[in-house]
Amino acid sequence: MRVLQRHGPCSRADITRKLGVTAPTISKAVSSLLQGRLLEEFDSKQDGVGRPARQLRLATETARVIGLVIDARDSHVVSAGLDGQLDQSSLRRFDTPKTYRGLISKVVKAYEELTNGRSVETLGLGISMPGLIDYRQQKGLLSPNVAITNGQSPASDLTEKLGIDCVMLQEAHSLCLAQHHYGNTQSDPSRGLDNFVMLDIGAGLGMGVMSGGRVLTGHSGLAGELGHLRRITDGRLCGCGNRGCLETVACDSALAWLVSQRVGRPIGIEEIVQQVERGKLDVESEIQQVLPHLSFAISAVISLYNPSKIFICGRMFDLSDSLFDRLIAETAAGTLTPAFADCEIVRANVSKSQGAVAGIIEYLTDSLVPGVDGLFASKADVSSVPDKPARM
Amino acid sequence: MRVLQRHGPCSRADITRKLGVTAPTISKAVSSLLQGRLLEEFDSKQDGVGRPARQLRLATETARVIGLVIDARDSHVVSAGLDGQLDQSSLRRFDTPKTYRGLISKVVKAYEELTNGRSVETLGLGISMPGLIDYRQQKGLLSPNVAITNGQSPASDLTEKLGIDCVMLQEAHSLCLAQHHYGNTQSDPSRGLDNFVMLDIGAGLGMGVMSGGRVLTGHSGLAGELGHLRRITDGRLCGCGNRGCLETVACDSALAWLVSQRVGRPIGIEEIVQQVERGKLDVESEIQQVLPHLSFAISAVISLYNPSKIFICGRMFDLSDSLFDRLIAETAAGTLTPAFADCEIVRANVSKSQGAVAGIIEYLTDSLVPGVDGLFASKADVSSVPDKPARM
DNA sequence: GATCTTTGTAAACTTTCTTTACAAACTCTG
DNA sequence: CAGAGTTTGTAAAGAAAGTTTACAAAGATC
Repeated sequence: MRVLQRHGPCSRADITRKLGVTAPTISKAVSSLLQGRLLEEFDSKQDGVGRPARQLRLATETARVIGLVIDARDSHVVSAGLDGQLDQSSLRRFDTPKTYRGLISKVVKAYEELTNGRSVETLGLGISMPGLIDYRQQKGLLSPNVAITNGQSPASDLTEKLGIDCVMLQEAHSLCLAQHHYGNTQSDPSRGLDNFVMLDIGAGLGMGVMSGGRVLTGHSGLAGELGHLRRITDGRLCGCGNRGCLETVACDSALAWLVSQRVGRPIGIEEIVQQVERGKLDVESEIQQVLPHLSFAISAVISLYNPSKIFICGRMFDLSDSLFDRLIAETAAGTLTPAFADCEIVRANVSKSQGAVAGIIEYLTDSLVPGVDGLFASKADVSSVPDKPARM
Repeated sequence: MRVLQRHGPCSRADITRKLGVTAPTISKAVSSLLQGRLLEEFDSKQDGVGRPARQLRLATETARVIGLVIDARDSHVVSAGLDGQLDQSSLRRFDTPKTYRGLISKVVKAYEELTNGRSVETLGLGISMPGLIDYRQQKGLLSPNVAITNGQSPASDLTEKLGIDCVMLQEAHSLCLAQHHYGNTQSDPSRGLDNFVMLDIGAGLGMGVMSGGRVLTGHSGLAGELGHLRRITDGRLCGCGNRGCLETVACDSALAWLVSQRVGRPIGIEEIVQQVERGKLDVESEIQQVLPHLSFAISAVISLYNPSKIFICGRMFDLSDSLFDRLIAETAAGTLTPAFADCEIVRANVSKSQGAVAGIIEYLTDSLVPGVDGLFASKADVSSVPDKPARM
């Protein structure tokens, strides 16, 4: 599965070469995965000497998964193959309901729309949502922007209603997984990177950390809350209840807030980008306020996680071509040199939908391997094994 | 091995119960470990019905390891059993030499002193040293306080000279490992904790992060450099070359520096503690300067790593009984609530020597398991396996 | 001293992967 | 266009590692 995820469709013989295990073993594993509808065979006439290979790929015709993205304003549901390829025609977008029950029933309805017509099996649903999520209890804890999920567990509720596996991911973590699996172009070596950081500087300052091939979750899944580092003494009130969090000064919304203050009316980042593109607005002074904070954030990330790459999601870089380079230059100046030299900083190009889908696929794949429990596998632990009756 | 590390000496039958694998399997594994001098048998008359068990423990009579701690002023070498128990009588302390060659030859001499007399086998040597260490290249990168190791690899050099396995660890990482293996008292449940952070606020602000049972290293081993977050605009010059790093304002030395400024002469933390104990000095005003920065540091750690426990090493808490509690109270006020509630903050009680020893033992133990490579095992990676010739 | 309980090991069986062997399916070439 | 050459995929036998079963060893209990 991992080989196919990373290298795309290939034959049994290709997997044998990549993995270093022998052909009969692969053959048996593949046949059970074919039976489990996780893989499918297809023909492709590619010339070459010898017997032509039967190509294998992650199931897209015989099985699918669904991604659910919950956001402040609207949410959406989209179907995808196990290769993570989204089917844009299946996209169902709706305003995020005002109640949790409303949300669940909306999702159930959308799910039925997507699946009823089709005969393919749906294997699971991945959920990307903002805020703090307790992974141990699988429960939303605190989400300033989507308060209806606080204390709720959409994953378990949907598992019950839909009868399929559902997993819940913090949105930045989901982006992180998406980058890991589907990042950049087919040939980009960054796919499968083991130490990188995903920064989402959109509505807030979200971060996902891939460290040693695993998403960093911490004890309960609350790790990576870069946005809630205290930055400004007695600054603006943050959704978390404290004041002056980095999130209040170093993201798209922080920029938008500053601009709103000046123009005297609420204005979103989208509108700002459009106005600036048309030359109707100049936000240089606000950028100069936000940039140092953003640079601090990146600098902190480099010192703390020593990633080989940082991916940044943010609309504000569409304001000017040079903005991204300015940010990097400013970061370089105040960052631990060896760690900065180790790190490449680029813009991200994955979506939360891909993340939600990547989450459920990762879950399904992990659950194939006995001993690896849960979405973000943790090292097998001696003390976690309860005393078993002796067998002698 | 892991069971013995975590639960202390026990019989084969005990391991069978703890691990859930059957007795013959354990029996075979143990006999090969006995042969490899990693375990040893001993008798202990504990009554109870049935045949008495032959107790097993990590080798201390038949094999030993050595820990080397390199510090700014002095360094030391100490011998220990594979259970991590240090032999204080074997401690050899010396001033850290002014040259790298001097250091190596000092260590070689001390090693020979420790081993020549004894007949037991020495299995390896662990090194704890400050500064930035590149784990991929196994090389010291930048150590403001022990500049002689910059660009050098004591681990490979000592491996060559001594003919035994040597590993190099950043000192905070070593403390982290020590806490993991030997933390607190025998019965303390924190031993074997999987998500915790070790903060060393002594000479600098060092941090080791245990996440999911592994030490967080990042891409090259430079992760966890909390001390080099920029904190003060145009602050004091830090050893890393930048200005106003957190390390310059939030550790024992920062406090000592502030006091030195006031009293008009250089004064170290040791002397300060002594003077304060005797009532000859009052450093409340300096504490008030340092505390908010320290509180920021802990707050950041909680938000970023979501540990279940934070261990703090620092001499300054000996200044007053209430200082530690004040720090925690101040931290509580400005930290993400759910993550703070998740986290217990305590003082550490492990030493760098234990860390160095824990490092080499971890290395030796890991190298028993095929497929796990290196000190801080990273997830097996598909793409890291080079294409092998097909075997069909 | 016979019985009971627990420990540790030997022998046979099971599972899983590997090695070996071979049939299938295509290209290449004389 | 038939045979040689290549590569693919699977079947069958062999090796490694664990499990089940059986049993001897060593002491406590009655």
